[in-house]
Amino acid sequence: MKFESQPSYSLGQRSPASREVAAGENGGNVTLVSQSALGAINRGRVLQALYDNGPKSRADLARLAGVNRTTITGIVQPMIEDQLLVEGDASPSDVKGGKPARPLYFNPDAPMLGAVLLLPGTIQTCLVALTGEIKAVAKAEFDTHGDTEAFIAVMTETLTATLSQAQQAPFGIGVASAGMIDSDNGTILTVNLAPVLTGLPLVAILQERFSLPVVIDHHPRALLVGDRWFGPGRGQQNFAAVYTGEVLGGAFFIDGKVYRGLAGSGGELGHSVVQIDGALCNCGKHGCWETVAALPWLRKQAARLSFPHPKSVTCARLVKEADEGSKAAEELLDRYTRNVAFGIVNLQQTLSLNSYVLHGDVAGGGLKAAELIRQHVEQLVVKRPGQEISITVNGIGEGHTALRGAAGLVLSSHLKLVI
Amino acid sequence: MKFESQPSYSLGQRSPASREVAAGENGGNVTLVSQSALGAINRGRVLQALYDNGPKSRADLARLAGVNRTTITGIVQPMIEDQLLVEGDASPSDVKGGKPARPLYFNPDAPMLGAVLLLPGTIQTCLVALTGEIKAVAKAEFDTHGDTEAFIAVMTETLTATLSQAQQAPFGIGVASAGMIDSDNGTILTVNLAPVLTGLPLVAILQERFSLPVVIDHHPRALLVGDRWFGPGRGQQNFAAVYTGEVLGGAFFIDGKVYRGLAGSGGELGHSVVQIDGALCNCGKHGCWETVAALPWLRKQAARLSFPHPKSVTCARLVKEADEGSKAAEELLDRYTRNVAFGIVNLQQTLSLNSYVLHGDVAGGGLKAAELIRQHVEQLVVKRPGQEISITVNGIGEGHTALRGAAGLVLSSHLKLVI
DNA sequence: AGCAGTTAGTTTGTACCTCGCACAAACTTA
DNA sequence: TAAGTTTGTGCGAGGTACAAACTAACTGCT
Repeated sequence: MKFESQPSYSLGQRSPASREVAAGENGGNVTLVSQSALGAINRGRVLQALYDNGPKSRADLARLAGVNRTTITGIVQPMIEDQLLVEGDASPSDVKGGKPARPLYFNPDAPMLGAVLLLPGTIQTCLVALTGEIKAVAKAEFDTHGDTEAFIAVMTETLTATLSQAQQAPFGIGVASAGMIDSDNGTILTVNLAPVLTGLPLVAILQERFSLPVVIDHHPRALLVGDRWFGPGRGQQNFAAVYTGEVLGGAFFIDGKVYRGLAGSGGELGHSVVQIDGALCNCGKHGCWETVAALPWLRKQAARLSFPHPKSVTCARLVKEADEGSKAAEELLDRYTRNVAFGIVNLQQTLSLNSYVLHGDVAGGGLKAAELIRQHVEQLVVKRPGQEISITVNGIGEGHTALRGAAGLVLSSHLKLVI
Repeated sequence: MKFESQPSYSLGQRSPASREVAAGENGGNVTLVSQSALGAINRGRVLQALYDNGPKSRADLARLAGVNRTTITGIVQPMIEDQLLVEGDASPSDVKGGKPARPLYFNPDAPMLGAVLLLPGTIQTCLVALTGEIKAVAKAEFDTHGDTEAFIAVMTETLTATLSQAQQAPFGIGVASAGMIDSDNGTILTVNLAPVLTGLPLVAILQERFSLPVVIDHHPRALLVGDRWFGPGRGQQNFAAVYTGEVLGGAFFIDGKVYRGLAGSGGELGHSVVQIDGALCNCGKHGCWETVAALPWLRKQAARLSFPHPKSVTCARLVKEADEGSKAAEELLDRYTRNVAFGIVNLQQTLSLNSYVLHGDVAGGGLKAAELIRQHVEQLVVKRPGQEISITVNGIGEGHTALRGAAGLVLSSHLKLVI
């Protein structure tokens, strides 16, 4: 029997494969799972289960993961010996009888994670324990239009101040940055509001100075990971984090994995179009979501409606004034949340994730803003029977979620948390 | 040491986990990879590599997959004995010297796959070989507003006519259907243009009559799988299939997997909003993409512009007339393709898949339509440095891609392939 | 107090999978 | 004809998960 080298029934103009070399270790696009890798994978998944569910006994973990108890013992024992995990006191089991379970969780004294949050003009650094605790926070400011060397100096100094407070060498450093990030190459592509960062190969720089694994990703993705780790996204397999403020952005958790396009692209929701030939956007196009759902829009409307101090209007203030009886505030809030809802609707129609965690300005509006947005989304979306859409705000300080998320980025790359 | 049952640093209003029970075998959300599953996974991946790359020798497969040659032998040998794969003649190797390679590929005489394409008013059935060949095509029509029993009778009859021509019992039956599909439960939720199908538990019905595994999914997802299998999506890890016609829809191939939301949701792109408070859509909302990029829009515009026979205007006709020098056709084509581009732009901003395969009406417009859409997308998207966006049309008959895709759906569920 | 019943965690042996090594087979080149 | 190269196949080693059987610890009933 003789095969044609390229089967005749394969049509289509595009050359097969070859274009995208993928991030695989080899050039191929299919990778088999090796036996040895299996151990690392399952080790990672057990840790993931602990992240998702908090302290759990071996037996519970076995049930959660659907494997034999002995398997869990084999996985966790070395980790206990390595002092990564600790065994808690026998907890009063909820079931009657039987030997009480010994819950396992991360050792608070295990090495920590370095985290950096880089926003236009400010640097925040901290240490994050595997238990989620945040320590040794440091802050600094930098000149957004200044000198690269000056920035690197400030960054190094701030980070050193934080890292020096660690008892042991951290597992690594995670950086969350505003702007457009190439997470594959570890460089900042562009940050509109901070030109000094343009093209900065930050991962290489930090790796060299601190001799630790360094990862970088963009701000919304860090929020996503933070949500997933200790926020409303905990244990969820599918949800999105949406950031609103001066700009809009998002990130997705899909089928138990952080979605990351080529070079860490994806989630640039601010410039999806919701109004063909609409208002001019900063990006030069028209009708971007950002032109109707970001703070600049809100403030322009506030000015038009003669609000006092329109430049300091926020969702939080609108909610407060509406609660105090201001009809104008209530109406503007309704329009604002409706405009925000459109972006979520388009996301829902596309990916149907069903669960959205809000950050940034609208999160300041708390439950009321979330509920308004939810109502608008429900009205605007084509629902399936029985489908429920959840909109939550992560009320905890922005910085903390993003910093935890930055730390979480390290973990997922360091520990092969997911296949 | 004593752990708090719910760590204090876990905030957020949403109850952790519990809500979504996920499709996992167990209730848990994390599943470890078991030893035995590993075999199945790797077997599937080897087959995947054959799908992606066509006939390959064991040594090539080993290189592609990054594993030892002996491993491939171990995986492949039982499949050859089962007559699923066959060894081809020693091919003239492209390298000099050495033992000539024996390429492996699917046995054309292996059991085939049953495929059904269900569109409003018509049923198409066929057999698909593992090599992609289509045989025993049968067609029938049914009354879209008729009786359920009558439909089932027609369906059974047509499918029987096709399946009876198979030499051996097929591996299973794959159904691609228009409308909203619950692929988890195997039911058709709604098909606007064919009310007779509403709520039909088609998988259960066919499974009972034919005693074969049956899977169902919606039309765009079948197109996606068809593209991936033998079309422009072959070997790609990330791309989208977009269907335009009376309605708009899409499906995504993300990180080497078909994206499928809860119960097979996702990809309902037609009702994403591109024009806030725009024209009224069939769905009752305003400004859906479908109101500006589907055939009804095109025909209304054609009528407004006094085109002859406006109700039979298609993209193909516009391209033809534009090529023949009609300025009016050229302008309408430009507006049409621009409107189509907006949906792709939003997809690109969201997921950044970079590669789009068009089906349906715009595919009829061929390379010219694809190029116009590509130009509009390029203009409307916020590009990253070095990013390239590919827009292709799958010129092959719609039916064939969808039918192959339907067959592919069976494979991915039956053989744990990750098509 | 004692025993049955139940659950947690461990020990031991088994089955399975991939890998590296060695080797035969088959072809090219000089 | 000999050397070199590549393909494909046994075989043992190493690692992983699983099942069965065991010990530990606690509850509840008699």
